Amino acid sequence: MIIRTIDFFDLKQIADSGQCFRMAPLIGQEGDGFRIISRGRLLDVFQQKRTFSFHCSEEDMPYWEEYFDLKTDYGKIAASAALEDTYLQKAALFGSGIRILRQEPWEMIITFIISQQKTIPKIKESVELLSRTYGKKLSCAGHTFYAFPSPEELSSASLDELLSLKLGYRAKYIYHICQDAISGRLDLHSLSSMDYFQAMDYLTGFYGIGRKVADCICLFGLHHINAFPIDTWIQKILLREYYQPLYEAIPKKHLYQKIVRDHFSCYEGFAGVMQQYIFYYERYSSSHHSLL
DNA sequence: TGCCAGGCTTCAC
DNA sequence: GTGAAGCATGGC
Repeated sequence: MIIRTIDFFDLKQIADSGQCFRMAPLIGQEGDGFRIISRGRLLDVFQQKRTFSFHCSEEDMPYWEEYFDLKTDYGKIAASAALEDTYLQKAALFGSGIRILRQEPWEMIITFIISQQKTIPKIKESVELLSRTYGKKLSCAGHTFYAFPSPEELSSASLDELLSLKLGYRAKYIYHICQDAISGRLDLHSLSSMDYFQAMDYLTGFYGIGRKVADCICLFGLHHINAFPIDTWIQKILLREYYQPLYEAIPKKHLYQKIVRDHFSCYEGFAGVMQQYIFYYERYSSSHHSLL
């Protein structure tokens, strides 16, 4: 077990920020604990204020430091919220323990294709079911768990099998992109070497991936933290907090991107972190108690 | 029952 | 190019 003191790092905030669907709370332990599955690894980690206990070996620790992006100064990012933007100030303070995880691109592609028109609890269910059905069964320190299925493993699923997993109209998207991954039309290796704009062009060329899903893949899977996904929650925030009469003339299709340009381009290079702050703050505020 | 959910594709105009 | 309809499934 490895003990570390880390600032601007809060497991529960990250778990509730909607970027990761394989963080499960561990009950009956001291502090906030979570079990995390990533790239075929399992980690139990506990938090008491600024103190963290990572249940892993020394040689595995660099992987998790990278995964949690612990070398980036999120205090500096949270403090960079514009003074006149009182809403963002509140959101950044409230969610200052959020970090942008470095998750596997393939897992993010499938996960965020699934995410469309689903609630976060239902996304978690689908990801877990896909992993149990097609992923490798592994064990670590006496715990068995299922890795997220590789392109090869997931491509063994027929369209009918995917439909039986309650994926609805997303099943054909997943089936299609698995075939693309096997054929080489989707090249995950070259995707990882693209910059943000190249990756957006590339990803939106695939069936079932639009702008919002591509932005989520860029932000959470490729660590292009300038990406600013605009979903229904963000749209609601933008209209309520940042709308100006001059926007009346903007076509609806480009309205939200325009508002983001006007109010968030000053955070060039890390706007996606600001996006996470307001997303988390909005969802927490609207639930008042627990995040579903 | 009707509406919405971390949207996307298709199809009129 | 823009906007609306249709899409699966489940929860409130």
